[in-house]
This record gives sequence, structure tokens and C-alpha cells, in this order.
Amino acid sequence: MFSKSCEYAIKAMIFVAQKSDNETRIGVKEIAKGTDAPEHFIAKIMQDLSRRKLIHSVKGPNGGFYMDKQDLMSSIADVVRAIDGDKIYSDCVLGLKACSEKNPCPVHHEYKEVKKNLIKMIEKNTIGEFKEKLDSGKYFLKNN
Amino acid sequence: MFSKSCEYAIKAMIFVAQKSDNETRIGVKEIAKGTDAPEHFIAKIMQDLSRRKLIHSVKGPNGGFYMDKQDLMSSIADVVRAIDGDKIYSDCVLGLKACSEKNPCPVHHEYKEVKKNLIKMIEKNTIGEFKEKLDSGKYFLKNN
DNA sequence: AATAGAGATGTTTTCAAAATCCTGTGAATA
DNA sequence: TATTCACAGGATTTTGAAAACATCTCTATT
Ligand code: FES
Ligand code: FES
Repeated sequence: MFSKSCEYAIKAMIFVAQKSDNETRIGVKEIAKGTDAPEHFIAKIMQDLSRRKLIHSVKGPNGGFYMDKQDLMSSIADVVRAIDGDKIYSDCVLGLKACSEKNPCPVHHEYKEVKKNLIKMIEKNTIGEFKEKLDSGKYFLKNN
Repeated sequence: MFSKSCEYAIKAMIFVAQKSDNETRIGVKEIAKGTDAPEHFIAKIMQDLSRRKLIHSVKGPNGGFYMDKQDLMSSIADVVRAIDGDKIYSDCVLGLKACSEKNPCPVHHEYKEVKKNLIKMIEKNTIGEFKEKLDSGKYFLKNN
């Protein structure tokens, strides 16, 4: 579905959303722990997210990552597009070069419904909303 | 979504369904051409499908693969389970060890709907039905 | 029985994703 | 302005799926 990088990215976004604000920045180490991701790997992903303006970063002492009000409005889809590109939108489920109405694979019409739902799911909900969920304590970003 | 092997497997099943019956068996080379799959790779996949009893095979001269009436009743889900196991059913979209109600990731409830649709899609339709579709000429197993 | 066709099985190679390592750069603080 | 903290970014290594290769086994045909 999503690449490993993308899974980490989504979790990191939700994690930072929950733990930080403009005042308290959060470091790579803490993100890695909080999301069960390899530290160096998540560091690289955070860079990508930062370059894509999905999250803010501050260098130096007391630096780290944080999200402002607008960052919280990003959707999962924004994160997915930043990391995995638009392959969720364009890939054929049976591996044809592109998913299209003109050259549909046998499962295309059945898959179309699934895809529509999937896209709705990742576009509808914002990171901010998931942060709220996490606050309730009923959801988890890692095992244990 | 599905592994490359699984994509090939589904395409091969539909292809053989269309091209063969108990009399005419179809060889690995033809399957590879018809599905745009690497010959040696698809050969291995066909073995798996055969071992899992999803398709029949005959060795020796005039041998090859074919499907009987019952084989045509297999669902895409049967093929997916044979090749990819049950990870479609058990994987968490954010990479937690397992997707569960007890330890749900923040996207779990939203994803549940998507997953339900996906499973319905692969369980509802039989290979035989996709063969019919292909016969109509409006669907394709490969590009060009 | 010998031959050749065709799948079955096992091993090796290739390649891209994932993970790691290392050096660079900006910012805060003393 | 020197130092140190923490992100930025390139280069490299590791890993596992995908693909290719080689060999074995079975069977129809002669
Ligand atoms: S063409 Fe295969 S899913 Fe659309
Ligand atoms: S727990 Fe993540 S999808 Fe169910």
C-alpha cells in the first residue's frame, strides 16, 4: 500500500503534531522512539517533509521539528504525495503501465471503487484530526 | 498492494482461463508473452499455483497448464492467499505488527472501510467471470 | 529404449528499497 | 567568536524481492 518510508512519515507527522507546538520542538531521537522507526532513516524522512514544507524545523540548540496551525491542516494524502509521489493515484492493481479507462485491466472496474474509497480516506482527514484521536489514548503509533 | 508475483499470478490465471480447456494446454512461454511477465519468473509462479491446486498441469510433450470447471470458480482472493499469504487481511496500514481493534493505529477505523471493500472485491469475483470480461475484448492483460 | 518436449526444483544474480554512516551547515549561548 | 547542539544532505552499505539461470524429472512419441 504505502512504502515503509511513507508509513514512518505519517506516523512521525502525527507524533510531532501531538508532542510539539511553536514553543517546544521535538528532536529526531524522540520521534524515532515514539514511532518505532530507525533513527537515521526517520531523520532523512523528516528532512524530506521539511523540504516539502509539511513541517517546520529549527536547527541548533533547542532545535527540532514542530508544526504550526497550518501544518496541522495537511492531509494524509499530502504526506503520501510528498513521499511516495502519485503512484497511489496512477498505479494499476495488476501492474499495467497505468490505470486508465482506455486500457483497463480486467479488475479495473472493481478496483475503481476501492481506490475511490482509499483516496477519500487519505484526503478527508487531517493530521490535526488524528492528533486529537491520539490524545484520547485509544490509539497507538507503535506496539507495546 | 499486491506483490509483483501476485500480479503475475492473477494475470496468468485469467490468461490460462481464457486460452485453455482440458484439451488444449498452454505453455509457460505463451503465458509469459500473454501477460508480459518474465518467463522464468512466471514459470515459478505457475508451479506454486499448481502445487496449491489452483490450476492443473501436465508434463511432457503437449503438456502445459489448463483449468477445469472448478478451477474457474477460484476467486482472486484464493490466488492472493496462495501467493502473498494473508497479509492483505492482517497488515496494518501504518506498519504496526498487526491490524487489530485492541491496538489500533490512528488510521485504523478509517482504513477498515477501505479494507472491507478491498476484501469484498477480491472475494466476490471469480476467475471465470474475469475470463468472460476479457472475451469481450474491452479489457487487457498487458499494454499495447 | 531412446528422444525430446515441458513442467518441477534449486541456485545465483540483479536491483531497488531500506537502513546506516559521515560530513556539512545554521543557530543559540556563553 | 568559539563552541556545541541539532537538522541538512550526500555517500555508502545492507537486505530482500524480483529476475535469470541451470538442472532434474516426468511423459508422449518414435
Ligand atoms: S487498469 Fe488495472 S486497475 Fe485500472
Ligand atoms: S491497526 Fe493500523 S490499520 Fe488496523
